Amino acid sequence: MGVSERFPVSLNAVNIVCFKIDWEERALNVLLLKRSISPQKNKWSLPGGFVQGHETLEEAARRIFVDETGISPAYLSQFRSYSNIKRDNRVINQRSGQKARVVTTAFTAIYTSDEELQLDNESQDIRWFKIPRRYLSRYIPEDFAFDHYEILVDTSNRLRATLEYSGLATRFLPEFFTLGQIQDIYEILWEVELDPANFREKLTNVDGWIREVKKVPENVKSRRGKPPTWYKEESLTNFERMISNPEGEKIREKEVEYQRNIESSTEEIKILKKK
Amino acid sequence: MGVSERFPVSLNAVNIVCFKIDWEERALNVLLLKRSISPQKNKWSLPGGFVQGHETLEEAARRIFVDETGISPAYLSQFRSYSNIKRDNRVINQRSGQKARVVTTAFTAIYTSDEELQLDNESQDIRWFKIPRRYLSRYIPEDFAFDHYEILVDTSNRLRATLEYSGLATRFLPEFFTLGQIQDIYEILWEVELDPANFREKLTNVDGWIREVKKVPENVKSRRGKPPTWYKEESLTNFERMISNPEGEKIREKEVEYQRNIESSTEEIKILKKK
DNA sequence: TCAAAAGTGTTATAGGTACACCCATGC
DNA sequence: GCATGGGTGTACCTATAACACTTTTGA
Repeated sequence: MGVSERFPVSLNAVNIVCFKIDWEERALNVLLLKRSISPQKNKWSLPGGFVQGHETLEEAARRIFVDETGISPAYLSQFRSYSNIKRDNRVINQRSGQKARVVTTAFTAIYTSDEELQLDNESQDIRWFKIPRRYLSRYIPEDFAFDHYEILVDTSNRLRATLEYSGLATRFLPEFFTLGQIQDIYEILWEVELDPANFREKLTNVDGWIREVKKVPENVKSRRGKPPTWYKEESLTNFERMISNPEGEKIREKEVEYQRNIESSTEEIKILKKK
Repeated sequence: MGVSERFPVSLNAVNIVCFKIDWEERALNVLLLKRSISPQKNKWSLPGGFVQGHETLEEAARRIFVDETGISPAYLSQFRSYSNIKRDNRVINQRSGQKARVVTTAFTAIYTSDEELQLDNESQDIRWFKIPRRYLSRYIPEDFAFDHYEILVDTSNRLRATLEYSGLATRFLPEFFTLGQIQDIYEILWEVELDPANFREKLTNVDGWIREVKKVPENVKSRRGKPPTWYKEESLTNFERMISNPEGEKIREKEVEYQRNIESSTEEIKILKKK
C-alpha cells in the first residue's frame, strides 16, 4: 500500500496539453504522442512523465515536454490535478509487486513557433491534431491513453473560456504582433467572426495589456494593404470588461458542466461528523 | 532518493482553505489549526494531510477536513498544487533516513453553517481568522507552517477575483436566500458598498444562476421591513457580463502578480533542446 | 406613525453593435 | 486602378451609475 500508513506512496506525474495555431488551416492544434512503451502501449497520449525529487511540477513539466517533443513552449501554466484511482495504478517494484497510483497535474502550454518535432525513444509518433469546438472526435485519435482525452477536453474548454476575461491570446503570437492578429486568435479559438472596428475599440480600452511599438519588426515581408501598427505584450492582464464571445453561452455551459463534474466527484463519499 | 529513478517517491498531500462569512463582523474568515505535532510544531497551518492510495484528492480533502475540524464544507474545489522542493521535505523512514518531498494540492472550501469546531489530536487550537483585503498580517498569526501563508493569500485573491464572473457568491449562503444577502456577500468579500437598485438589476439579468421560490423558508424569524423574495441556486454559472468590482483593479493586479510568479518559477531552469 | 428593509422608476452617461467610409500599400 | 488589409467615424441602442421614490412590515 505504501511506505507506511502515515506516508502512503503515490507517484506524481505531469502532463502537458500544448496548443498552437495552425495559421494555414486557421485551427487550434494540440500535440499528441503515440506511446511505444507499456502501460497503454500504442495509444495516443499527452506528453508527460514523472516528477523527480529535486524539481517543482513546473520544472518537471518543462523538462519532460522539451525531452519528449524537442520543442520549447512559450507559455506553461498549471491547470489542475487528476487523481481518479483507476486512471493509472501501476506496479513500481517487480520483486514485491508493490503498486502505486499516479496523480497527474495537467499543464496548459502554448507554442508559437514552427520548429521540427523530435521523437524520443518512448514514442513511435508525434503529431499536431486539429481540435475544433464541435465534432472533436472526428479529428483526434480514438484510442487515448489513461484519462488523457478528458484532460484534453477540460483544458481546451478552459482555454476558450479564459479568453473572455484575460489577455492570454497574445501568448499565441510572436513578440511583435498586430491588432488583426489578436483578432485572428479570438476568431480561430472561438470559431466566430468578429467586427474588426469594434474589436480594435475593445482592445485599445484594455489597460496595461499591450503596448504600441514604433519600429517595424525585422523579417516582416511586405504585402498588399496598409502597413499595420505593431504591438507587444506588456503584461498578462485580466480584463475589466469581458471581450464577449457571440458563441459564449455554449462554452460557458461546458465550464458549468465541468464544475458540476469535479464537485460531484466528492459527493460519493459520505462521512459522519465527529460529535 | 526514491523507489527507483524511474518512479521517484513524492508524497501527495492536500490542504483546505476554508472560508466563511462572519455575519456579525461582516468579514471573510478562514479556518486555521495550530499544530501540536512535528514538523512545524506550534505553528498555525491550513487543515490538511496525506492522500491515501484508495482515494482521489477531492475525497482526501473532504475526509481530512472533516476529521480535523469536525465540520463539513458546503463547497470544495481544487485550486492548484504547490511543489516548491523546500516547502516540506521530510524523513519518511526512520531506519534508512529516506526523505521525500511533499507536493500539496490546495482546495478552496466554503462553510455556510455555524456548528462547533472539534479539535483532533494533531492540533492544539482551531480558530476562524478574519482575512481583510488590506493589512492582512495584523489579523492572522505571524508563524505560519510550511508555505501556508502563500497558499492562503493566493486562494483568497482568487476567490475575490472569481466573484466578478461566476456565481460562487451563493455558495456562502444557505439553501434559500434573498437578493440582499447575495449583495452582502459581494460587499463583505470586496469591502465595498454597492447600490442595491443597480445590483438587483444585474442579478436578475443573469440567466440560469438563481431561481425565485414561492414559499418562505421555515425558521425565518420575522423582522422589521418588507418581507423579501426568496431565491435558491439553480446552477453555478459563469456570467456573460461581469459584476464589476469598484475596487477590481487592485484585485486584478494581484492576480496578474500571481500569474507572473507561477510563470517565472519555470524560467529558472534553462534546458537545451535536442537537435 | 415611523424606522427599516425590499423593491421600483428615472435620468444622464458610457459602452456595445452595425455599418459606412477613408488610408496606404502591392500588383 | 483596384484589391487588400488597416484603420476611423457615426448613428442607434443597450447597459451602467446615481439617486429619488414607493411598498410592506414590526415596534
